[in-house]
Amino acid sequence: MNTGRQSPDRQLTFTEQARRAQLVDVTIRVIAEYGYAGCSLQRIAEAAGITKAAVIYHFATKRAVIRAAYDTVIAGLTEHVGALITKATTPAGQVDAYVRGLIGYMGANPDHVRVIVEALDDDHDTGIADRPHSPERWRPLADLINAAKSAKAYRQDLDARITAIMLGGAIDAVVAEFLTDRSFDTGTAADAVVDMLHRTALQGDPSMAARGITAWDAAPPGPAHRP
Amino acid sequence: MNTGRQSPDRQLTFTEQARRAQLVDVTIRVIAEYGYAGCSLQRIAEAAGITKAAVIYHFATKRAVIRAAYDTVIAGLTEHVGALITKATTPAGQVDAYVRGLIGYMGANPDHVRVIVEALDDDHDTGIADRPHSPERWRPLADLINAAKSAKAYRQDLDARITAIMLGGAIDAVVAEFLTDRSFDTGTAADAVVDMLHRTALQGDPSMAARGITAWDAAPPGPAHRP
DNA sequence: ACCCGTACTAACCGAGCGGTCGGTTCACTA
DNA sequence: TAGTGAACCGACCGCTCGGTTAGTACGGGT
Repeated sequence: MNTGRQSPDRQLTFTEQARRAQLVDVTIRVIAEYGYAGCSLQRIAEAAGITKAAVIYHFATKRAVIRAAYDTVIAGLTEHVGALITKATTPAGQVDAYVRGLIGYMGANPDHVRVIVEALDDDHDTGIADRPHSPERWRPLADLINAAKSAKAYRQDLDARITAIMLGGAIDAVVAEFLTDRSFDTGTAADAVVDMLHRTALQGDPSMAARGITAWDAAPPGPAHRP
Repeated sequence: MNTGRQSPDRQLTFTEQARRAQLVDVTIRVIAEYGYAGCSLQRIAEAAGITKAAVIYHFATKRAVIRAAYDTVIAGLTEHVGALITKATTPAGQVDAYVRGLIGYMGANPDHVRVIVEALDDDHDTGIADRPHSPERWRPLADLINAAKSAKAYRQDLDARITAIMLGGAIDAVVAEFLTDRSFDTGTAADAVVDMLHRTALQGDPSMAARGITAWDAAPPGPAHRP
């Protein structure tokens, strides 16, 4: 009778697809406005213009709704950042892309931010089981930094883990600032973060970094023309 | 009959002082363990070994209990950091002190951390009214940075606000990391943050900063001996 | 004409919430 | 010894929570 998934492989009705998408959408907005704690079935329901029971009809449980919303947000984020990283041509350029990608995505999707950050320290009841707890959260960034170290772009005595943590924190802070002050320019902030990264991690003439020029851009080892 | 404040100027019984202190104490621990959302009167009461009604007898409302706990934490933090800053002899040294002070305090009082950070984005019902929302949160740090700029210790093209935000974020991240991984060395992390700050903000030979030597330490303009 | 699955609603359930209330214990004082 | 107020308990109130259940409107297939 009710829902979501009694047989896990049944395919979804057109209506059901639409409702699920709508519910995921409003849930993201509700979390953005009231936080996880204030995100009740009641509020989700009336934001969608239906009843609590109707929400439970489409998702077996409240946890499932939130879970779906969270997954949607994470998928969008990873896709955005992943695409930017793929486009980068050097290891250090990938780190830059990661930084700009994260800040850029958050700036473009403010509603998604709270869904992510508040999920990080919610042990209560959100139902998000496999969220990265802190030790793993900046692991991908640390990996990129290590790659840049191996490529001799970064100082060899740089601690990748700590650098990733600091950099990640700076990104979070920039995003948080934007959330409470929408006039905050995330573009120049991203530039500042990248600049700080360059000054901290790059080896060689730091004045180049100050001018926003990376060593590779100045002297790429391969064929040299770019449009 | 019941309390907290029916006349705002009445003085507290010995018992009342003790109970209030105990309740503030357990509330901090409850918040640290369950978060604000999981911090109910019931849990506070049984953590203190008394009844809900007894808690309300000493504090008029749940908000008041949490408020008292929050104020206590903030007072401890500001006192600790303030003392360190006062001891610093140069503007740039004060910024360093601020960074090390925050990280040091958090590392020494893990239970207090969550009380602070979770208060920042809790619009629900915590009852903390005058908590600094983000635009103001790193203002004191930005002021210190501006002072260091005026003292010509920092680059003149440094953006104090953005730098403060990034630095603050890095501090937050270091603390958060320590919270989920108690083996994380906040000491070396603090060194790394200060090093990043020096490389980013200091003008002059950055290799000095790399060796942990600030320009003032190397050549203070005043009388030169220190014990 | 009948039925059946889809998509919902209104009403309800038990648990936990913040807070109130009447009453009890007990040290101290008049 | 009687009275008083501080300090506390147990029971209760109204409310919201996530979730359940019985029932219904309706479009399409037989």
